[in-house]
Amino acid sequence: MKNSSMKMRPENTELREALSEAGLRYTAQREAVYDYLCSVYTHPTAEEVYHAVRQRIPRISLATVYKCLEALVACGKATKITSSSGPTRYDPRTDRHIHMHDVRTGEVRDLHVPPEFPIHEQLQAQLENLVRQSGFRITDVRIELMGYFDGPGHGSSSAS
Amino acid sequence: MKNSSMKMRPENTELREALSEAGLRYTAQREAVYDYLCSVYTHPTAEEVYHAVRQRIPRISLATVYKCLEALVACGKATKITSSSGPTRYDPRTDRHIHMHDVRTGEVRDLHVPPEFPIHEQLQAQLENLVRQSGFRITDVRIELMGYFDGPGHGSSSAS
DNA sequence: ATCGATGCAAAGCGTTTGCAGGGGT
DNA sequence: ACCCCTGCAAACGCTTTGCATCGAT
Repeated sequence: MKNSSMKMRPENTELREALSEAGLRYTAQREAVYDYLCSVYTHPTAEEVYHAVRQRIPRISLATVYKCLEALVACGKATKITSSSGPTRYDPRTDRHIHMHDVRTGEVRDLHVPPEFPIHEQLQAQLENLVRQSGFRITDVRIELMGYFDGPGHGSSSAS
Repeated sequence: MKNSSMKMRPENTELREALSEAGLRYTAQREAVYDYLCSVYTHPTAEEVYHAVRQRIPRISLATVYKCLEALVACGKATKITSSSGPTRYDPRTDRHIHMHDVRTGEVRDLHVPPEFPIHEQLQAQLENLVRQSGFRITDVRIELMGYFDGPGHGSSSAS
């Protein structure tokens, strides 16, 4: 969206290796989808990725975008974000972190939490005993914040 | 599913009033959908509600079930549960609580947390300062646990 | 009596699939 | 050379909608 020279990592070797380890191939489409995902702070929908990546690969199809995103999830380079309304969004981060969902726009952003603040670990530790009584084994803890952004430039009305 | 005399509340006056306050009417279909929702600990999908409620109201349609569930959400008597795979599930609880998602089956159950353990409030308090820096106003905090139930009768393999 | 809710069928949306041809290994 | 991936179109599952009739207020 901003400019055309968006290389996120020193190289895309990381992606290449992740795909390879999962038995998947490295293709221009997958690279472009991944690069775009990493280049935006919003967590785009498949449709948004499609429109953006078409500037780099004009002949790419929406189906391929879906398949690429699925491949990224499969090789551990992306995760899905779902909410009660609107299509699935995709996130290039796979570590535990917190999402802020704007309930008005559907927009999702990451909350930056200082590393010395291990919220997910604390929470999981607090809950382990309770869930064990339910015969449940935790593999992931998700924290999602619903609300709205009201800083300058985010609301719908700026002047009164 | 278990037996036919499933009255959850002393009366369904609560539901009647909630619908009324939202400008919605009290109908046999809405009552049946709500009663069924309350009678099961799993959080059923619209399809599951449909099949169950047909025993009480054989002529009900799936579209009406969806509309009833939407009406329950609108009047504050139910919430939606979404996950990255599978259809939306419905929950008759509207207070903050924690869901355990079985990643193998899609099943969702509530985690029982002692009332003297205000997890959501603690968490929200911890996060308020961080989100304010992002220009975000929290209206809801959701905690979802992913994992699997492995108690007797849930796992796939019991003997080694 | 009024106006919203139901039931049916058909459409809608986001996503997945089948297949012939192209590209990565 | 092999087999996976792409691109196209068609199918898919879940959910919503349009409309005539029914029923709650």
